[in-house]
Amino acid sequence: MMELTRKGEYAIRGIIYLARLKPGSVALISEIAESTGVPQTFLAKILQSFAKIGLVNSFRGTGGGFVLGRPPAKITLLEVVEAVEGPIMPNRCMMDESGCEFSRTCLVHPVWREVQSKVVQILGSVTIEELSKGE
Amino acid sequence: MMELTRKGEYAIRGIIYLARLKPGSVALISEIAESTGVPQTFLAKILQSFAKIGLVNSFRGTGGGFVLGRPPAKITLLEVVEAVEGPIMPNRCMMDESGCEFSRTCLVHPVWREVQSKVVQILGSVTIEELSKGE
DNA sequence: CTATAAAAGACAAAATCGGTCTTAAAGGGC
DNA sequence: GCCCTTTAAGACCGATTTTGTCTTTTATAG
Repeated sequence: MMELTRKGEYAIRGIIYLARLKPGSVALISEIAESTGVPQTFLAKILQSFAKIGLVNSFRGTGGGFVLGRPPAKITLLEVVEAVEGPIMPNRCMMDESGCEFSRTCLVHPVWREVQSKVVQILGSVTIEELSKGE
Repeated sequence: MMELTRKGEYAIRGIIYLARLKPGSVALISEIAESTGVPQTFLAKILQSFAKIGLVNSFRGTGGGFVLGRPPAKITLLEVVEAVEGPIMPNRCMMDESGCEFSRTCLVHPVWREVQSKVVQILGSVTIEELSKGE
């Protein structure tokens, strides 16, 4: 239960790779894919979606490629994970109050809320900079 | 991300229903399914799997049905969830050390461990008895 | 204008989810 | 021993999600 998908795994690898780039340099998708062992076209999709939300910047044409959209110290693991997997949401009916007719009386509800907030807290307190420090 | 499936949702509803039974009484699968709003044959599968691991007891034939296998105070939400959804495992490579070649150097690993242990702690500290108290 | 590189979108195999249906087996009442 | 009830087991199945691939387009540098 609660498993990260490949997409999430790949996204993290890709972002960490970008965080380790020498300042000022740009990475080709082919280069990132090969280094991280991720299927190139799949990773391209992921990074394209990141470009849309400003998590990375991309440049086309000769000399193009990807760079982080912000300093890695300003990107949390939570952001990356939620960008690909959607919000941390252990129970469906937590999203819309209207969705679950039991939400007021259901005693399981507060437990899921606690799980959600703990996970958000943990992932939100880890920056990509920290994750990119090791070799 | 991290969503409980229907199966997990249904399992919890079923177990809570059983916990609310008058002591000594037995519930038919048809009765549980109707009261909880769960497809009967699907719920039957879930409770059958619970019977195998002793979480519930089942009796066939006239007067048969389901009862909890232990007092509800001795059953945790964690047990129920893991019984249907598998172990709390945010990252695949956490299961077998051999599975992930990066497990020693990967800095993301300890974060997932922390998430896992927090979730286990939260769900493990909630009993079915507590959850069945409300109306 | 050409070579390069990302963007966009259609397509699809495989796995998982969310069940159904049928047949078997066990137990109670007569 | 023979029904009737009720769970057990397993085959099956459609929809959705996952995990990609392939092709075409667009932007850019030189």
